[in-house]
Amino acid sequence: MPKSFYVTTPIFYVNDAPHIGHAYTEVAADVITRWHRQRGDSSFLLTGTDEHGEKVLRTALGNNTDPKAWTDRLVKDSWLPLLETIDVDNQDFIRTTEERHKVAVQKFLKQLLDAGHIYQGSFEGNYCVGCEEYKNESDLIDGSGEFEGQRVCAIHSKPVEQLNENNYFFKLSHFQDRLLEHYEKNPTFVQPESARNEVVSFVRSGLSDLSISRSKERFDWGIDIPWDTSHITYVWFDALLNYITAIGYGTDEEKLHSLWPADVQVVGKDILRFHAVIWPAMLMAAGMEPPKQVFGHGWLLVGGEKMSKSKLTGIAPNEITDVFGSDAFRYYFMKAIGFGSDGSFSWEDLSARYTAELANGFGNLASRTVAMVARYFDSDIPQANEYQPADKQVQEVAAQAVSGAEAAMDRVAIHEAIASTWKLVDELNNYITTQEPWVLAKEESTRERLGTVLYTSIEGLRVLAVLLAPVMPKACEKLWAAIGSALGELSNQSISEAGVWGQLTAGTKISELEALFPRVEEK
RNA sequence: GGCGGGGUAGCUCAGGUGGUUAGAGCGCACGGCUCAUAAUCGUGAGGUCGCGGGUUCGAGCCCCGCCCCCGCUACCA
Repeated sequence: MPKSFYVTTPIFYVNDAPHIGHAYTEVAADVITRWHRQRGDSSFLLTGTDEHGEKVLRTALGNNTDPKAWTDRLVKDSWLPLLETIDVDNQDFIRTTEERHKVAVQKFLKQLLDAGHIYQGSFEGNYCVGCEEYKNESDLIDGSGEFEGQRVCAIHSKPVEQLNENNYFFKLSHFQDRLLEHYEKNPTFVQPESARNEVVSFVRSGLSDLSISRSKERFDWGIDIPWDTSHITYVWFDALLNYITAIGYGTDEEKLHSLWPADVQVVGKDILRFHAVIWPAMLMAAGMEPPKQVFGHGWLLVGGEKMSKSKLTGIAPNEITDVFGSDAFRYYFMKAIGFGSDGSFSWEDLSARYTAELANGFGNLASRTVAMVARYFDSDIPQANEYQPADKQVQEVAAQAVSGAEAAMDRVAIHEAIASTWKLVDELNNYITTQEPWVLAKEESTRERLGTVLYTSIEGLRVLAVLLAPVMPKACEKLWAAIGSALGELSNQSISEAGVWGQLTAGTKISELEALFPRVEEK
């Protein structure tokens, strides 16, 4: 079984409703996965939900329900619908509460225990009784009044207690050197470069062992430690394992090897450390390969600030898709933001790009081309005759658009891939204006030339439909249905071959095309 | 404080190893065209490249100092 290109998203913590930040991650991973599939490889996208942990438990109880019912409802009402909203084509969806996950996590834990990577120790932390949880040093502030001189919980302003808990620890510290060596030997393991720097400097500063269990005395919403059922597994340890429990770890070695190691694990930069430090160390401990790449994308900024619910800048994805559609959502976030950088979102920018680039650029190009073939050739794809320099230039730009996009995607530079493709959109609009097919149509003597010009234009559209399919699947399917269905399914058109000129056959009927990106009236 | 990223046209951003008049898209102004979603094409205006020094024949790119913004500095997920 040949290895598939395996892409993952983080599994989303189900405490909240999805916002465009979650959707952004999903779309990026989906575009990467679809791209590799369109290129002719087999590819696999995994996403899912992270459902254990104290916060989920507490939220559920706060809503007068139990955690299972609570997460069931959120998954069904919020998270699965999100994938529909933004048109994500995932091959699997894992929930950490599923039996297949629990069983595999326990197997993994046992494997690490047997290999000597887990030991029992005591965890000492600053426990806030008010919050009912351990606090980081950074969550504490200097006390005042009766607590002058003490460190207190920032929320409750009361001193925290030093509590000891007997926990199981993962010997993370033992992997410090191997991790550094791995970063050294695999410069693109963590991307972008800035993320890599942070990770390397973090590991260089020294790693402590990781407490990977929690006593049930505190809460019990999690996966039992297999050899000690008075403890459950620390949520992150459980969550990270989804990337292999979903694909057969412990149950289906063949499937596991057909996918692992993952090719790209897309994560937000806030959870980079878990994925670029703890996760590979866990895998090393189990004798498995780390993923080939962990890519940390940036924040979406609204009004110059990181989006947040409390500041009312959290935007639900369907607020955007209801107006502009899923393709525009996908296009906008992939094109307007350098993948890996932070990016500012604004309705004005979205609207402007939709109008200028999608409606007036790509959409109108498709309209004018299809309309002229219909009008001047009764919807038969015309014969191309002798190619002139202008026609050859279109062919060249098309080939460059393909190779440029492929090179960019190999670096996971999604925005550059789209920019490379867009050169063909601009070239074609320019070409049509310059060649003036409407003038050629007036004289019978220039009819052959007219055919060549329109053939060239529609072939260009064919290339665009293939190249843009991973980003805008719906619009490209529509376009393909109008101009390319005689060549077979759009999904079978390989990106690598897309730049080969002359695939559409003269005489083939094309069909009507509704506006791909209808104008959105000003609100 | 330490480490990392960034401060370039009104806006969003490009600008390998320093080299002719600093670029793109959008927006704006003017002109052309009419196939098309009042779409398209062309031309133009617009910048002391955060501030101050320095190296160099020559610096947005190198060095020093300073100012501002952002991220990381671990076990809430």
